[in-house]
Amino acid sequence: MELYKTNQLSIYNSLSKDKEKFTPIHAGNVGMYVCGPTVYSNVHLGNVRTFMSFDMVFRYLKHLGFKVRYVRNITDAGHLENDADVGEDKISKKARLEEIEPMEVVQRYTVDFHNILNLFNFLPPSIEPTATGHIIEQIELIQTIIDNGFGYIVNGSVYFDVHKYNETNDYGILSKRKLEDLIHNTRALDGQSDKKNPQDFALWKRAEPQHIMKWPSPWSDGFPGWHLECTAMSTKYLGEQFDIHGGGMDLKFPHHECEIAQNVAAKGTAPVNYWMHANMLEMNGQRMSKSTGNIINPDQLLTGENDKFSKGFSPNVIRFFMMQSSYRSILDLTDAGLLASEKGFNRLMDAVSSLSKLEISKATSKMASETIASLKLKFYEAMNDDFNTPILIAHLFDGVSLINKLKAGTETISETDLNNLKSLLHTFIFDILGLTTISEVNEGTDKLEGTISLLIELRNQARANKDFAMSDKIRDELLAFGIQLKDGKDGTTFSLS
RNA sequence: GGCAUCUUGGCCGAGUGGCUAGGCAGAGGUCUGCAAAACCUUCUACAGCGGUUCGAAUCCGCUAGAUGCCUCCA
Repeated sequence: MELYKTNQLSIYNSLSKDKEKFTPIHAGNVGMYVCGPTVYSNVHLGNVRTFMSFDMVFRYLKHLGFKVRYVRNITDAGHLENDADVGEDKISKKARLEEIEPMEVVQRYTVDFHNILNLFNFLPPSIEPTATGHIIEQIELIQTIIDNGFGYIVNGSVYFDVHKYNETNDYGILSKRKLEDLIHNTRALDGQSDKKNPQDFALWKRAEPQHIMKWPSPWSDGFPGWHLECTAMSTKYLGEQFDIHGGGMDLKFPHHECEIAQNVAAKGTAPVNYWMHANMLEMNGQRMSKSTGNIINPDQLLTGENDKFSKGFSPNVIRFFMMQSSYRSILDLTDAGLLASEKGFNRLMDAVSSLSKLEISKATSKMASETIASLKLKFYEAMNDDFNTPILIAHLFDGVSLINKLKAGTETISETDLNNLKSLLHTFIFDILGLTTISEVNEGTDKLEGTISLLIELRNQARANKDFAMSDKIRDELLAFGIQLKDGKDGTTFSLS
């Protein structure tokens, strides 16, 4: 039987601002759409956090036995640079700067995006559609909105009539804004705009002659407005109504608000049952964002080649760090935080890898068997409660504690129970959290291992002869190279730092 | 200026009315030739003030501070 039948998942719905029991529209199937990146520059770590949150959600939904169609778009038709009419396409601006074709920019940063996500062990989405591949769908959608009376044409551009829409619908239903407040707080610039009202947003923009990314349409040679692609693609692949729509918190308004309005205007229905918003990543107390320049690219953090962190951190450590906080909380990326996570992560992985070396007993001790049963319950309970990965991790460390007791021999475990424990931990650590076993040594492993084994042997001989000057010299100098010897009961092992 | 969200121990970070979160650091211990590593045990909380309640970190109000959105952003 599928796990979702016995596990009632709750999801915090931004729409109701409350946790709700999750029931998909079609039993056993889940449609999930997540707003992907605009590929005009390298993806930064804040982007990675959002997508990682939904990667975890995708993994858990699949684990529960749902058949999930996960759609994450690539925005390769540039958004407007700003809301003024003189806005410029982001992609084409970048292309002009670098003197390359727009699609070359798109290709470069799409590849970069995929490479980064692969480093962090992301599962690929079921469909990864591009905005430029769906121009026809977007044009059709605009026509429907115009036909339904919610779009108007000015100088070859098409705008969404927010005021008209709000007469019969609630513009602000998601972001809890009131149109009148928006009117009062709009920084009205000047009368240059073609728009009837500043709150209106573009569905189609006529391109200036020098604009290089443009397509023919009934209204002008131009390009689609920036909220439109998600509506067009989510409708195409998930239907007019689907289960989950995710994205960064910063997209809630106006982007997601506009998506709802477009869908209602075109199809008469609200598109999404559960809106999920992943919170922002800060770095040293300030939000990571392209516009403020407070950003770090993943490879800079991985290699340690930056002026903000004391060393490089592995993708697993970064993933573990992110999973230690709730996807709905602001997370502050700091050196101290990463160092703490690194130690915790290593402790967890040491315990897991020692599972295969545990001694098997005939019977499982009472304490061990009770712990295993309660761990399983608590793992699911945590994840069923709006994907509470920090609580899950807290309970994983209860598992670590059990493993250490088994290792020490204070508790015993049977082969069957050991296999159960192993598979339980593997499921949650690797399949659901998406962590991987770290291979600390890669190339030249055999040679290095052989060399160190020899040194360990020499050191142990020296120790046996009470030549501590020599044994300490070997130990200390290896440490200086970043090779740490660890004396345990069953001999000496080493790790690379 | 408007609208939201947040403020937990040395640091990070869960938790929504009574029951130990967890990680890191610190302290004590086991192990060790000494260490390191590992493991065991363990201390320090709920921004301030007022209210509701038998009982509040958790609900309400006020004050202070932080952040986000209101313009492209995950």
